[in-house]
Amino acid sequence: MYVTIPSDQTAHASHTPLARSTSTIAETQLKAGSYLYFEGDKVEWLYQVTAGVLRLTRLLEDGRRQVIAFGYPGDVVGFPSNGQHHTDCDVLVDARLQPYRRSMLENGDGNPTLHRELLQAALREISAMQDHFMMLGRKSAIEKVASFLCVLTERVGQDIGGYRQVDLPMSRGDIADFLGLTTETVSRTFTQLRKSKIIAIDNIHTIIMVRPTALLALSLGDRE
Amino acid sequence: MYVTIPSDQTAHASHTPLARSTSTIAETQLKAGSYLYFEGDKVEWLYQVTAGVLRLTRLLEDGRRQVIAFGYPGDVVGFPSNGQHHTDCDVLVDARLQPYRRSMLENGDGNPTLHRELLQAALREISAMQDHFMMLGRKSAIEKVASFLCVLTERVGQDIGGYRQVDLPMSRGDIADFLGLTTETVSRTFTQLRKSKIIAIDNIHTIIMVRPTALLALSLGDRE
DNA sequence: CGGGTTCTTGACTATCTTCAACGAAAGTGG
DNA sequence: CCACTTTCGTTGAAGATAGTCAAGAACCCG
Repeated sequence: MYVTIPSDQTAHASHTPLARSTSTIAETQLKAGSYLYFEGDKVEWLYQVTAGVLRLTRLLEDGRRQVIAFGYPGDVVGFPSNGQHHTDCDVLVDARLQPYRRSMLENGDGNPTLHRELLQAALREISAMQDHFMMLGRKSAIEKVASFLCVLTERVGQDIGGYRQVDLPMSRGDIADFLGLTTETVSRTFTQLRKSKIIAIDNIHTIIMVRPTALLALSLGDRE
Repeated sequence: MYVTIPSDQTAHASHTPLARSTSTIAETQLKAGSYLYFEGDKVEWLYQVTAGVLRLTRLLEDGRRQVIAFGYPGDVVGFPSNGQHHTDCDVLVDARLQPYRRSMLENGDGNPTLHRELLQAALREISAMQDHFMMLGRKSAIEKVASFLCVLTERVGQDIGGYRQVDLPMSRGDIADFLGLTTETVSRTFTQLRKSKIIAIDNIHTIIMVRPTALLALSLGDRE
């Protein structure tokens, strides 16, 4: 999931497993903290997230990190390039995953519907990544954080007590590495949004949208 | 083409047309300045570049622009998402393009080899975009420009007079919008590289690599 | 040659980062 | 369950990197 602009096409991706094969492999359960694969690993499987949250990351030799995406229910992760994984992938929130053989993507393996679905997931991925380029290359810190909150709320927010709220299972550092900022800047931006009463911070990992419209405006570049 | 880190997998992509169908459509010729498609257009065709250079861009309402990629020979452009194009695409240098029906990607249309090739191109695209995230999110101006020059030289550089050189058909503004910088910063960074005798600028659009190793080191984050 | 665009350079500014300190939260072991 | 340790988040002050604004130079095209 590329948390980018609020109109993100991926926001409404299916949350139910893709077309079932007669030879469907059972769902896998994974605990938070465990790794699904590492950069350089040979790709054997793709996974569709059916519950929980994944984190896809890349590292530079000197330790700089980029969070490539968060994997939410509906997302497919593990697309190969030259047969290999190009990110690390670990579990942020206990997850259930539906595995699909790599061959299912690459030659259909006798299930054209599933083949198509996996291809469409890859194409959605490309489009979502293009949106994210704009985010990383051209948006200010506050626009980035506002966009992030808007998209995440749209996709996995819940209505509680008349307000819409969203759970952030990832750390401030993860958000920073996703948006191309530092933890300090992310933290300061949250504080700024809280002080201007656009959001409320229930606990560190739960954000309440107090003025969603204002947040949306900020995400689109309106000056505060 | 995502001009990112020098070891970019896409650097050695095929420069010859993909597997030929019996019903291959003739190559198209397009003049510099013409548009291939616009954001929102229905996707009918994918195109493999066989000569020339394309530019893929996205715009924000307020005019901010992100160059998503440059399309060099070997690259495939025009992958659909929800059946639509998600960038504009225009021609920087007179181009020859091999069109493939969208259905060739999406269901193979009786040519499994071509179907596979197009899918592999899409998967390479995803991987290359992941590299570019690191570039946009985590690299400094000089690292970005150095990486850009290294990759472009590796891919389309020529050996002339004992030195390797590369042609930059795009404007400084294009480079800036690709790297998430301003024209001024790109220009200043070129000047800085020229003054430290790492590159020479033959004319505005032709860069000579004087100390390629130093440039590579800079691209990887070594302090000057 | 002339006019418009693109590129470069300078001075100044803003934004974001860095470094540092502190407080809150979460994990660990007795 | 509590004390201890460690990690994570927030905040402040200072600094650096890249952006903005403005002017002039180089380049391109008819």
